[in-house]
Amino acid sequence: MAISERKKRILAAVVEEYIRTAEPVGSKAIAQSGCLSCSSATIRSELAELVAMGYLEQPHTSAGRVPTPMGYRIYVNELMQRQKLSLEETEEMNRRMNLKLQELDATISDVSRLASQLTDYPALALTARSAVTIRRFDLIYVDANTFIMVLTLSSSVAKSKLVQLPVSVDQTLVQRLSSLFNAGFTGITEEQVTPLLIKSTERAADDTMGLSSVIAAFVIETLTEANSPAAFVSGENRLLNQPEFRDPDKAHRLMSYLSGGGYVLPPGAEPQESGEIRVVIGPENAAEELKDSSVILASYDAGDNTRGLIGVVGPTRMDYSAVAAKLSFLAAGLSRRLSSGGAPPEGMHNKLIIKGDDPNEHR
Amino acid sequence: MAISERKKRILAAVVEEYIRTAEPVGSKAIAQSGCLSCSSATIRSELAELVAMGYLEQPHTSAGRVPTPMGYRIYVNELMQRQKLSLEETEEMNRRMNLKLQELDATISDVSRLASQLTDYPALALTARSAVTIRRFDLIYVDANTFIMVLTLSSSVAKSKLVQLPVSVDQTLVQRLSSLFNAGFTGITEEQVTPLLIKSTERAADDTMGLSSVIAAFVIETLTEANSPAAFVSGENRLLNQPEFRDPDKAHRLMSYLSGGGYVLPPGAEPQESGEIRVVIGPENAAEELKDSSVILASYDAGDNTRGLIGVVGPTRMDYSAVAAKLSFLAAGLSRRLSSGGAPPEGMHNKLIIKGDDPNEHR
DNA sequence: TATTAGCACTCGAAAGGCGAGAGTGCCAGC
DNA sequence: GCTGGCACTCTCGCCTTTCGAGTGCTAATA
Repeated sequence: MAISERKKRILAAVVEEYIRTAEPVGSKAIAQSGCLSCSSATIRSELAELVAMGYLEQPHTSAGRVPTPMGYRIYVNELMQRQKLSLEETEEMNRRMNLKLQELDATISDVSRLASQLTDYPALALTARSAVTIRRFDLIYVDANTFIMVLTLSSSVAKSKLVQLPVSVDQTLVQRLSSLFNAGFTGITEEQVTPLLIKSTERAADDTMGLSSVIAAFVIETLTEANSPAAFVSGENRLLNQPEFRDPDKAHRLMSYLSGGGYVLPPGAEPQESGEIRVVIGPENAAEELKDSSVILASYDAGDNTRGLIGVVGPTRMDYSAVAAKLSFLAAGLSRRLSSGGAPPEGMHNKLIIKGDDPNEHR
Repeated sequence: MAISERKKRILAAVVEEYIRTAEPVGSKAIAQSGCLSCSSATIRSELAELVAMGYLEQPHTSAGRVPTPMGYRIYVNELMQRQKLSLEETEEMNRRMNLKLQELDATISDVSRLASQLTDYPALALTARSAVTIRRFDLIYVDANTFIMVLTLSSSVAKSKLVQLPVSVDQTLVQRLSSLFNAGFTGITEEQVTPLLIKSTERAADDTMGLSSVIAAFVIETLTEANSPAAFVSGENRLLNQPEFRDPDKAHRLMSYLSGGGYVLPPGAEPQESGEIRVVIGPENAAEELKDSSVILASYDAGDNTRGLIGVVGPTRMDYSAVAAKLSFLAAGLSRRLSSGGAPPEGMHNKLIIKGDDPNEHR
């Protein structure tokens, strides 16, 4: 049976009222809300049909109605109207973003913290798997026992390590290694760093001390890290604001799942284009722990052709409209700030595009 | 009035029983526990005196006794016996530490996560303020618009940044800057990086584009970061395991305080020597939010003459003895692994001491 | 035929009452 | 000074009652 226009309006009213109050919604409340011009009795019969169709349910015989996941799905797909952010809200968000991201080098943890603060729900940030390679390789000779490795990645980030040796090496070996690695290890993927390649570099450099394999190990480590999808969750404790998580055990279960950081997207739920918003409702989630929670995801352009994902987790009764609006604003702001073209700033200090290890990272 | 030996034993029994059960402790329970050879009536009169002295209190007239902060204080200072860890426990802890710290480069977040996992309480990790300086300064010329800055710190960590310029520079300027900065900016503290110094370097290098100030900004940023005490909290959600935090509001208050990361030690509570354990009980805490929680702190030697601090947060009714034992084991293990002398490993791979930017850091 | 008003009914949540039990303080006897 | 006994107190859990929101149904109405 198709859903009539009036049923849709009633469904939307139920969802919105339930989101607002977290209490089952009665026919009278809908009639009084004024968006429908019919009596509570009419609404009652419509509600009964919506229950039969599976969009609503009753916690018990004499209670109001509550949306089912199916009901939320219809709401999100068809009924929800994109909420507009007020001027104050956009200003506030811009202010916060600028505060956090002024170094033009947003760590994934910053992004998730920001999303959590702005929405007042727990948030997670994920980076997509990408195909970063080494663009340039340098070894700086410091003294007989020390050198510095510097790897410049194709994502325009520099990574470095100080290596202290228990044995002496001479400067020419370091130089030989530097140019050999720069020739052989740039532009290749992690899988292409084979034992064979390492072995041949070792031989070519006349490296009898196994330095090559140490260096190669750092190369692999760096590539692995740069390419693997990182995840970061923050604001788990904001769950406790929600009445559905007043049960400490329930809250604890979800919070420790989130802290574990093993969030997996259900198939097909990944937003494809930058700026797209996806909503995963209750049982649509892959993880058992999320079966009665919803996740709203947005994707943003993190520069260097990689996309990042921000997600917000809440009860199925979450404010989809408001969160989606905030998230898409946030994603747009991040894309603008992070993609290399953006954010024309003032002053020499800002005109430079600086990317590298963030000294603000805690360690 | 001095506390008699018997009173002490009774107090210890109350504290331990209360820690175990989280229920007010009655006279009968103590009598039956067998550690005292007197009747419940005797114990009752002793309990009444302990209440009068302020070491115990009653939630209501006909309930058992609960330790006051003063009672916990006496217990921690005088009565608690250092708990021995079982062989399995030490092995488990060693295993976990090795797992986490195999790269010999423990980030502060790893340390706090470890402490939280091992104790099953929220944990925080702090690094003490230290006096790191730049040991060596390098600029690598990449192309006319790009160079890499590499800062080697006195703590033997290398930090790097890739700088992309909107204008062209020639290689000789980069070299000049490199040697001038290496001469002028090494070995000095953050405060000594004055505008005057920057200005004179700029002039000496014939730097008309203001590169010097950009570079100096990175130097300051790096020094600030390296020297400022970093804090990291993990496992906040474990609070929910504790019966005293079954009230979601209470739990939420403390969790958001902890997530804020603004933990301040009360004066005098900082453990002075590596390995020392300090306990801060309830109202002794500086922050209002912690007034009915306790913090157990241990200090460890993080290498490079800096000390780190790990703390565990729980209700005042926390298992001081067990946590202190675990924490001191953990601190000892960290000291051993992190101070440069330690951990003789096998194989070339491990013989090298590698310090630098951790590619395992999420960003 | 769709809508509305009226009404009896249902069921959960909140409020009140009650007894059980744990624990106390006190007192008299050893 | 310690102990057993005893009356007293207070909370907790359980049960019952009440209250009210909300329903489904039916008959009247546009």
